[in-house]
Amino acid sequence: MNSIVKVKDFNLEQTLECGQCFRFKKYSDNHYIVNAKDKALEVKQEDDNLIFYNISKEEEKNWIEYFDLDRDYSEIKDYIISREPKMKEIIEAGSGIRILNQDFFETLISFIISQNKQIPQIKQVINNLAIKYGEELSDDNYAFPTMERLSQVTEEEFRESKAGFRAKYLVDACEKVKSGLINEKDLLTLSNEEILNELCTIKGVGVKVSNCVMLFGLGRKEAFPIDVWIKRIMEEIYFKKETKLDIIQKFAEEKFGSYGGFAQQYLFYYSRIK
DNA sequence: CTCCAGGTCGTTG
DNA sequence: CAACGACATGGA
Repeated sequence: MNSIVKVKDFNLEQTLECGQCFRFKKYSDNHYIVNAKDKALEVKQEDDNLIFYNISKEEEKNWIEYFDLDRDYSEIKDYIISREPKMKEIIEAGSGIRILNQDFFETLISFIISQNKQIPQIKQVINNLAIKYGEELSDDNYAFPTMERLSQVTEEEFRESKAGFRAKYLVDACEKVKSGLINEKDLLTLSNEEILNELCTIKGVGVKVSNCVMLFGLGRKEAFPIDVWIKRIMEEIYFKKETKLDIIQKFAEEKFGSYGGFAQQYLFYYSRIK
């Protein structure tokens, strides 16, 4: 059964293509297969209607949560612009972006892979893993592998999936999650700074990857990951010169506060399309 | 051929 | 503690 949801402040293409997730296929404009929650969901947007194909009423709830559709983004945008008028143009460019509520383990693995790679190649490696170790959901669509399965994958095998030098990092991440040393439930009880410290104990996980995991996989919408794009655009708009990461981080914290993650994603999208 | 990519690590000064 | 090269792989 199909489900139609009224949306505003939402654009499917912007939300999927803004670099926060890697597992989707495009059919045509605003018509996609989204691979998440062990499902391959066909979804299409027509104006302010978002259509989920072949799902139950129960599943509809989960997808609304996944796409963060219950949150009032008008208020978020107004707040950010009131704090920083320069953000108006940037937000308008990606005004339909929403921050997806993604799986913790999947974001951890995905953003370890993301380092020093371009987005199409990140997608490729993740897809290699899904094909090899994930459950087949439908024709040519594979679920993200379970933590149990990935824990059995060797460094050599990760290299065969083209993870390159990140292979040993992936082994370490899986090992720490499998053993319970890194545990989503426990992390959720911690402060952002404490989560950062915990995640950084994983080899190949630094400040940037940790912040991505916090923002996309642990619901910490105030996290503000700073990558080369964010650094560049922040320097261009606010600093007019080379600026150290901790200075930018502090600035973002003071300006955007609990809305840091949203601001970050508008900035990221803007800096990539212009 | 060279250079670089949603970074992080290990080594130098 | 700041700076810098290494790291796999693939595309420009």
